[in-house]
Amino acid sequence: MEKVQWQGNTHELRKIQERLRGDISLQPLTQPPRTIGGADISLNRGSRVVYAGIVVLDFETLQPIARSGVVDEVEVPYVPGYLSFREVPALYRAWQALAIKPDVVMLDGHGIMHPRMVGVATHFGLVAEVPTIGCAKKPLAGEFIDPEFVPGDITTVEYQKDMRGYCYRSRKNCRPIFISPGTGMSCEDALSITQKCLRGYRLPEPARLAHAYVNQLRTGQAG
DNA sequence: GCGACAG
DNA sequence: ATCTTGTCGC
Repeated sequence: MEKVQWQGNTHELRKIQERLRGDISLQPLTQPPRTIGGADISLNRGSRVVYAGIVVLDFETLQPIARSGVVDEVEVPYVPGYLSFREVPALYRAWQALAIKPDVVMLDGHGIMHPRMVGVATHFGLVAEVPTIGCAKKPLAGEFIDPEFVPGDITTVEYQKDMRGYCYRSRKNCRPIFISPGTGMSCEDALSITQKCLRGYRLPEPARLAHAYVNQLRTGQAG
């Protein structure tokens, strides 16, 4: 981690992304996951203090079995397309503090559904060496047709004729979510795993619980 | 040149 | 991301 570069102008960071792109694997998962982690961060507006956390759930019951959170400081501002350089450092520290490493991790943001295929889920997966899924609430790159307003309807997202993931109507009367693999699995894996993690909310449980956890860390509420 | 643009 | 009440739809 100490040897990894996180700061620089977008030209330098783009070079890093182009190099990381070569390390991505989209080979199907060989074993179904037994545990899945949800990772997210939370910040107070205008502050550089970041609360990063990872919640590990049993994939079968979707009940949390472990979690870790850290307080860190972001070094770079948010720039569309370079989100990982801002979030992964803190997330990786939370990963190191985790007693139980999950088989796969779901992150709030994109995986390969990114101009250079290196969204936050991809970057984290390559650094932590764990298969990841990118679950974003808004599109960043790629072309797609909006899915019908029917729960479960889905369309594919492609970037320059390249399949990068899906636009999925996870719940009725809700905007769709964008699913793509980060690394270590196929698009189909990312989709099926995400579908199994839905429990009546727009966001799948790993992402939902991770968001609640880091938000609780930030506001210091009980729970 | 113009618009778009994860968290 | 975060700041925020009521309100519309199922």
